[in-house]
Amino acid sequence: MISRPPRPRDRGIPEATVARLPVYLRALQALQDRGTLTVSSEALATAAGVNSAKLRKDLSHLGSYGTRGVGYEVEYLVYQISRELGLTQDWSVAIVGIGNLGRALANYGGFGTRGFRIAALLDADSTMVGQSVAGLSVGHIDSLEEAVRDNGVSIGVIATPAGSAQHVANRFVEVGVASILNFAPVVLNVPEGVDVRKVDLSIELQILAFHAQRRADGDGRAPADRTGLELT
Amino acid sequence: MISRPPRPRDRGIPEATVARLPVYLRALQALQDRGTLTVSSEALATAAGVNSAKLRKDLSHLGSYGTRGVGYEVEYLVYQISRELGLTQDWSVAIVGIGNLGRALANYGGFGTRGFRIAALLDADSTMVGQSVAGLSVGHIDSLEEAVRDNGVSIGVIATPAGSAQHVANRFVEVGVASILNFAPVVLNVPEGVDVRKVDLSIELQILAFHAQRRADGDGRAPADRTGLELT
DNA sequence: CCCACTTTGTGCGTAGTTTCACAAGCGCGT
DNA sequence: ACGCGCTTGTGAAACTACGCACAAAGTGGG
Repeated sequence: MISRPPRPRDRGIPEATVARLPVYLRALQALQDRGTLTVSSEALATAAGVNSAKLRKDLSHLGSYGTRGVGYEVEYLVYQISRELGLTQDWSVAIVGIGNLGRALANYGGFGTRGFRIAALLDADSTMVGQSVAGLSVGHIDSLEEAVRDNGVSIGVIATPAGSAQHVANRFVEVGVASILNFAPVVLNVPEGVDVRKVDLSIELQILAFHAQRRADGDGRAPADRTGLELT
Repeated sequence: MISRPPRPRDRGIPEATVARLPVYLRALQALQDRGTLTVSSEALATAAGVNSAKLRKDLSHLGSYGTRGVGYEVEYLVYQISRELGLTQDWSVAIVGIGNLGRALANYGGFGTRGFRIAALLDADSTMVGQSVAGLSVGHIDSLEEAVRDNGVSIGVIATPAGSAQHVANRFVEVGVASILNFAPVVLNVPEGVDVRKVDLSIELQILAFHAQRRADGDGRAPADRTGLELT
């Protein structure tokens, strides 16, 4: 394992690129459904909402999968991106917290576009346990370890209230789940090597509000505020 | 109030900073609830999950609101960040698409932590119209313009299936809503000046899968795949 | 009043990301 | 076979973000 001469798959795909690959993949699958066989970086970039140079550089990190003068073969590129993202294998997902959001996630078909299988639903509320949601029976959080082991769960989704999220995260880590998607509005503390991604609805709204305010400030129509108190 | 010589509020707050301000704000509010009066950049950074130099640099973009040797006054900093984010005014939000996700959003209390008010729920499905969700009566999508005008809606949330999302976005833009939060798995096309943020559950899962696969590749336990076909 | 200690604000080197612009490669028509 | 036109892949420049490390500025004790 000295060198690695003809290996384009450098193992070092930039994070920013990784975050865009799923977008490209979706655009490609849409093209595939429409029967398109080949696509240029320009066309795909437009469909994905990025500029074509960025798209080409992103794809170049996976290898040289295009044909100059022609473009990319849709099916082949779908396969390559899927493989890079790890979607050629199946991932089992456990959702903890079967409130409104947890239920919405469980029922969200788009998940399993390919590669993801919701394997277990868990909640701490015993009145919830045993209910059927999205065709699965809700289990008690205490059976987490069992559920994870029996189903080979490797991705955990936290859809609990903020107060329980850290606790659930700890449980996930204990039973060996090293990928966590967190919907609770808290910063999770996890050991090195555990990967947490956060989806936070109110943060997104606040970012929108910031830009909206910017826009309004510049315009004539300023919105109510504008106190201007200085309190040095 | 002649010029503005000592105005640190440069108008040029980096996007990366803006995205973190809501996190700081939440950490500060937690401290405030606990009665803390003052906090150091080190402590706040830990609570927010970032490093302290980054925190200080972020805050320095808003102005010089700390005291050397002491730290930041919690209440004052809450106010400053809130103001910067535009949360000292109220924002009205309309949610379109009252499926599982839309309902979850409508019921999500955390939204209105401060500053956001859900003002209208709309759906295209006439069997949905008239139902009461989260204390609001669901209206028909055709009444969007009326709902926006009557409630001063300036932020639109799209929680429809992918197929309808672009259409809804167009309607929002037409009636003057220039901030859109999109949960549908599509790239929206909007005119210049309209701000779209995307929240995409399956993209997040795919990013997790990518890193999980990385981890597994390095480890002894390699997962199934590994075909190694080269097809030059 | 001065000194030791704490903590902010920031200059600066580094790393990562985006964009431009163009050479290299490929297909097709002649 | 050849050349024309199209499209990729990629150096290099420009921009953005990160984090160290330290001077500046404030507190409190003696």
